[in-house]
Amino acid sequence: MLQVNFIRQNRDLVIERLGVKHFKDIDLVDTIIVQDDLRKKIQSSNDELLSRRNQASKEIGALMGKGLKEEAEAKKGEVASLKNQIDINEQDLVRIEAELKSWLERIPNLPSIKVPLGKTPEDNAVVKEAGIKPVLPDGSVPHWELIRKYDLVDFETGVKITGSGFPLFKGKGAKLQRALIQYFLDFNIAAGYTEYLPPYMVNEATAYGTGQLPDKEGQMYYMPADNFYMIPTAEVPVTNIYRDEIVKEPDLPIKMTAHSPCFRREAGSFGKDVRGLNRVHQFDKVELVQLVHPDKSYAVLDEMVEHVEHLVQSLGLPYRILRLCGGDMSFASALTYDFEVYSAAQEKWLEVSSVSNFEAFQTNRMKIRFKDAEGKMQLVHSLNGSSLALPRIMAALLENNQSGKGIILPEVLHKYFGAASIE
RNA sequence: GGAGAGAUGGCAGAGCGGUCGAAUGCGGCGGUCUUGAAAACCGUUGAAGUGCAAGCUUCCGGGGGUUCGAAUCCCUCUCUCUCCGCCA
Repeated sequence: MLQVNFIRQNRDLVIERLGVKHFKDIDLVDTIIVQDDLRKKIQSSNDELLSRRNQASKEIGALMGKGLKEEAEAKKGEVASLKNQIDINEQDLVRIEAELKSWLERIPNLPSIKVPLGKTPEDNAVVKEAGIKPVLPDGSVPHWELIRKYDLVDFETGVKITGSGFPLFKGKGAKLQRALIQYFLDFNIAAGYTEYLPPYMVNEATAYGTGQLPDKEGQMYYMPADNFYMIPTAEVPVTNIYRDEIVKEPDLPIKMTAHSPCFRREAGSFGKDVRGLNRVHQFDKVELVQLVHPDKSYAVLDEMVEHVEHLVQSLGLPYRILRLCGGDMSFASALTYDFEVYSAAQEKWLEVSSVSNFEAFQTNRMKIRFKDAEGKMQLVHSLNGSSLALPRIMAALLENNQSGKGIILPEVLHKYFGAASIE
């Protein structure tokens, strides 16, 4: 959520930047400013009345103390008439503030100046492409066939137990998942991130904090009996660890990592894109979250991109890094880099990570602040990134490394997997 | 699931319906002392809105009520803790 004062002071810039995100309801910006003016006006006139009421009440107390009953009664009448106006003002204020908030919540974060113009994924800027696309041997097949061949995932039984999109990992498939999780976590911990293992269900306030609510509740699984949501990513519980907290400036940056399953309803996707592990309702992911000083967030974004890049490189997968265009970015992000790995048998790029700077958009909702050197309260900036999403990494590893002698695993996984290949 | 207790500032913990944004302790910050540190002592130390500022207003888990006036009384919701039951 943007701050009203920021919108007020930067009206033209806000409108221009929202255009980059193809935000339709531009009039909302001025509506918000007008509403905030109204809020201030009523607020200050009401404060005036409250002040008079408080004063009169004190006087009544004093009169009563002296036993001057009649004068006290006269004062009471005075207060009663103030009260009427106060009641009206307060009802107005409640309404006005609620409207203001709901409008503010509809304004997406402003895209950074580095965001490319454009509407669709085709407009994303490829900032880097690296690694060598493997030349696959004859008879190479996509990962869903390799999965069957080596008995790594039992999709049919997943359907039987739960439904489509809930893969049942099995044998070496399950072990490879575990190996990847371990490896990713260790890699992140070595870079100074603190490991967390968060709850997989969150309450409303938490889902609101990272921007899943309101509006995106349809993307999450919901447990009505307890009013909990299944997390779509560890970002949600982990970023909320510091909700409503004032952190100490020297404690920044706060670097956190967590593995969790992720649950996504992803309504309405069918067809070849959802074959195998490309798109599922439940998958595992290791996530990075940082809370940083506002002056540092773009340097930290670069650092996180580099960190994820090293991780992808260490797996020997061909990859590319995209800077998302205004139309393809998420609501809350100011700048996002996506990582895609090339899955050679499908001949497709698969998104395996998304690294974003949210600036103060999330922390304004969550009120995560610090007191700066001058003693002024400031919002910290939040960032997050995947490192990495598991099923698609597995798909690419299987497809790219298939050979007559089985799936040859990258070196870094050997000690975690306990073998150099899947045969 | 049953029974009880509680929710106050960074933490701990007081708080007759008015003088309470809130005692006290710890912690934090500044200072005195010291070669330096510790100890001791002195001072200071919540957030939000509004305003150039002085100031004014709001906030003692959330919501509602009583009252001229509520941290304090009433209702309600949520959460936490303790005991019992059940359970990985």
